[in-house]
Amino acid sequence: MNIYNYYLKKISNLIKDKSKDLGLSELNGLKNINLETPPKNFDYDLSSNLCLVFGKNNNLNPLDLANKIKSLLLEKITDFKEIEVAGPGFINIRLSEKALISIINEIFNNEEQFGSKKDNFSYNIEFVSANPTGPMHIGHCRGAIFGDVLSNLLEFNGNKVTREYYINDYGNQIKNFVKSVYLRIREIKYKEKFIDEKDLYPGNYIKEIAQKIIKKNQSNFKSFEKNYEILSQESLKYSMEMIKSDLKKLGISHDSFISEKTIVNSNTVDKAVNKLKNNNYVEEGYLDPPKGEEQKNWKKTKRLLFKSVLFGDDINRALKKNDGSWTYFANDLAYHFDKVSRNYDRLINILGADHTGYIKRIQGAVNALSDNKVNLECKVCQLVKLFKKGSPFKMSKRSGDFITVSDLLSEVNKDSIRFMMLNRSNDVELDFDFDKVLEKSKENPVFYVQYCHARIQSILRLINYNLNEKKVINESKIGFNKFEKEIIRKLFEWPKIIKISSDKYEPHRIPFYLYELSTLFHSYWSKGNEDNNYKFVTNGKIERPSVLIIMNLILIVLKSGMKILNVALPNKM
RNA sequence: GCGUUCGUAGCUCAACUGGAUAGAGCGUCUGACUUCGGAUCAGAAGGUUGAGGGUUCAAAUCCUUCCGGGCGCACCA
Repeated sequence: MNIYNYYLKKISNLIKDKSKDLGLSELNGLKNINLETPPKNFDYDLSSNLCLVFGKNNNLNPLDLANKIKSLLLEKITDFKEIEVAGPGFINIRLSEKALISIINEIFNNEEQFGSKKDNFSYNIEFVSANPTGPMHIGHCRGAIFGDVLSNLLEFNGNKVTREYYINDYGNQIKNFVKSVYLRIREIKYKEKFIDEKDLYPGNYIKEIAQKIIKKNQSNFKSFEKNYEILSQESLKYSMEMIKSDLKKLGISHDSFISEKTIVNSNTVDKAVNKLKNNNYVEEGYLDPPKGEEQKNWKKTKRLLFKSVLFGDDINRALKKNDGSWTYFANDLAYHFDKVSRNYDRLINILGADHTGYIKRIQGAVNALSDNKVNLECKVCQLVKLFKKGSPFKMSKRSGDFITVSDLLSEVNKDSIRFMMLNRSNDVELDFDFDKVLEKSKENPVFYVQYCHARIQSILRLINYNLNEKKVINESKIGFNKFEKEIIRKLFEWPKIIKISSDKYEPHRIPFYLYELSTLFHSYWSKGNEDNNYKFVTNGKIERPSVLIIMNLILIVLKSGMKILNVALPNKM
């Protein structure tokens, strides 16, 4: 239950009913009024700007209006126990304990569902989509976790999510990759020296793939061309196995793998381009040479272009290469045509920072291909910088000249990686500090949140508490103290955090929130060290019911939160 | 040059998407363990939110002009 929405609705309806009495003729501002938790220093549960908004719209003094509304609310909404008018015209509301208890009981009833928006949309989220030419590197890792947690979050809200991986198994990079494998095979079989040309892949993993292929196949591998089909099939297979295995270790598994090659071979490109042609989104035209660096090989030729300018792109984009074959973009466009045809409610792509410039054309393409019915949302994950002992760090180059996910996983566990990768907004660069992530202290947010959970579990063990018992408050009066009230207010915000995170596709708010919640608990707990009245356990028992209530509530939220993040929540540490 | 994104305390970042006295962690300084997990907690200091202008009752947040950093600017993928 989102109490802000709940009470906001009550208040709005009341104001609509009583607008004449209040002297309000202009109710347009209704959508601008909000209800939220007041700033820290105010000992109230709710706060609203409504008098400021309506005061302005109706040319009334907000303070006068606030006083009128105050009496109205107190009279009509029994859940409101006290109201103060503060600052320029905010109203702060304190809920009755009865109301608090009934909200809490509702949370206990909902348990893991507490906070869920109970939506019912179908999503397709494309993420990772790393080229199958080698193992995953650190850059992919952030987007992978982001996409996975966003998926979990949307599922938590009742949606159906397809996690999709687009395999770029077509084109020159793949040819070079397969050629690299071939040359390594020749190296192993015939002691031919592997010449490290610019477009080839030298990494050790290529040797491993070569070994596997040799073992499995009788061919003498004399001819590259004759063996190409089997080579490419096998190389791609091993490459994807590597990637899938890395993803699995990170706790990620995709529901759907779509191959570029299959898209190309199925004529989808022609279909998609025809669709664009019919709607006049395509033209034959010329492109200017690219700005920035000097281009030596630039030839001005007439080419088939997608009019992405119509969708806000800088220039129109080529669909065909000079040799008449389709561009990567044309294939991708076809892939998105396929996506559109699968009728999802919403499409999301998670991209790396280096693909920012690509967004407008592909969004334009989706608009054009869906007759402007489908929007593609693109979320960009900025770079990850690795640090060790405070300075930038380059990891082993065992697998090529990049830092791989397996390297990372050999030093840091999956839970820490996941939490840390999300502990920052996706559009900000992220410093990933090895020392911090391995530390068992407050500096390591994963640990801090896990510790909060372990501590609660430990207390419950101490009193032999039965966690499976149905929780419900039967008392009509509990008498929450100020620490507990603060925690309860924080807990009430959980549905709101979920809402914002999922509406804006910003899952990083969840780790932040969990950390803050943990802080409140640790703080409350420690109060018992200086003041016996605040001790949780006396003589092996918890005597204040409020303490048990708080701990159970925190457990509910920690569990759903960490489940969304897919990070472990140990009972003991 | 164009596009995009970011700029908040000494450092790393939040700020409920326009609200009240801009908050955390680290670092610095001071304090708290004979009993519930001190792997923690309490307190202090630290800010012209890069700069200027504008919109608004209200701006870190929106608009605008600069300044600075990242990323991108192929017929690659």
